[in-house]
Amino acid sequence: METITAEDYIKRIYSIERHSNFASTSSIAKALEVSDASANDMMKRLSEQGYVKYIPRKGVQLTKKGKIIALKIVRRHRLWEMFLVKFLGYSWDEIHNEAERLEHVTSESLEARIDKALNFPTVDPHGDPIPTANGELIETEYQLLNDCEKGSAGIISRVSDKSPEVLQYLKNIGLGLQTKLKIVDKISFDGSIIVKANKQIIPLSPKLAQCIFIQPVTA
Amino acid sequence: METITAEDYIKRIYSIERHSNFASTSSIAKALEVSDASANDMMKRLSEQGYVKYIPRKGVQLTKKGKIIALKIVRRHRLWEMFLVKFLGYSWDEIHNEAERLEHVTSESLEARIDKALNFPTVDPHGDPIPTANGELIETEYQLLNDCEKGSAGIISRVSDKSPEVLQYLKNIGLGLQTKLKIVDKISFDGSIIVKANKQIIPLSPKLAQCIFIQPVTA
DNA sequence: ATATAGATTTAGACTAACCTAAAAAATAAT
DNA sequence: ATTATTTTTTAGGTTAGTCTAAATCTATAT
Repeated sequence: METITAEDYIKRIYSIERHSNFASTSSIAKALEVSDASANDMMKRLSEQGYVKYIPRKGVQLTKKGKIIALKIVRRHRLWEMFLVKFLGYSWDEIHNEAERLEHVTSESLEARIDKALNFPTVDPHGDPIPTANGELIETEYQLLNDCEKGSAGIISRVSDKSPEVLQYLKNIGLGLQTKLKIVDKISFDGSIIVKANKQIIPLSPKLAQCIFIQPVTA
Repeated sequence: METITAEDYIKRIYSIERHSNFASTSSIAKALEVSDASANDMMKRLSEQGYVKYIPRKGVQLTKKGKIIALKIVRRHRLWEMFLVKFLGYSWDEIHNEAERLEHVTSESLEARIDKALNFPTVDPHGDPIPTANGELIETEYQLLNDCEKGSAGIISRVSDKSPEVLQYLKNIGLGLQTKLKIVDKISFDGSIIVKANKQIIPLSPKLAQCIFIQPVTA
């Protein structure tokens, strides 16, 4: 049985591994805001318990056992996020921290009931895919808004959930999942992107546009 | 800030105190299934932190600060129980353990939203009163089924949530909150109580009847 | 090739939980 | 009143998690 802390480590290792193959001690430490020494300690513990393969001075990789836990936690996190939005009226910028705690106290039974109550959703309120009950995760590769061409159109299909401020700002300017938009201009000198959505012209900084993923449409 | 463990201790002390003034080390240890030594340790810690008044060789009493925490946790527990029943289709015998974990990871905001979604309930699915947001608890004193007189009638208004088996059994024989019943007989030699409910004659052992609380009605 | 910077690991300590076994105090029984 | 029993406390240990500071290893740059 995993402790809450161990679950958090495993989850972070999973997300680091997705773009860097090995998760280094320091990257884990930084992500979890603990000292390198603490992260190193935990790597030994997780390795003993078979959740990670630990290669000293290199980093760790999740084992099959570790990956199952990671996906379970991610699934519960995203199901909770969806649930908080659909059943309790939360908005997408307020749910991350709540889900961060709830994910660790969710039984199989509760997970299944939430899933059913939501009619088996495939994505969370930020458009992130929800792993299935048997640990499959289907990632759709969307286009970064920055990479969309002038004149093209698309639908907002995923938004980075890294920063609540970004989510709150997008909410305020009326951009959400499924919002249809058209790239009316791209300012070359600063990278800004001007879009048209909800019949409004909205300028977006490159940093903001980097948080938005688009499903292209022809129209 | 309280740890989950400390919250559990505080909650148990609260419930012990309600019928015994002082909570002894051993009663706490037994309730939480830990050794006397562990409970004793925790009493010192909770006392240092101002949650209890610790009188060596006597026991502990919650301070005002401790009582506030206890009622907060009880409130969250009972709100969750209600929520699990109303929104996720759980039955009253399946909710205790889920709520036992959820109660510790519930923010003020989440608590308030659940409360609102349930339209501010005053009792949980077992008929136990839900403390208000500012820590008031209104206990209604019902009559124990065992103490009801032959021929009298009443409504099941509260059921002990101590044992899931009892709750499950009652559910199976069709007895629930708000079920109206009439005491048709009381068997003196073994203390059994024969009731009529839902047009059926149902015999109840004294031990079972002890779990049922009645609001008398004249009819 | 060696010095230096950067990352990683070890050493040693702390806290909150828990435990067992022994000691001390309070209560009950003769 | 003295013994026996029960309850409470202390003493000493364990584990999971955290930390700082020091040591070690790796890689880069001159």
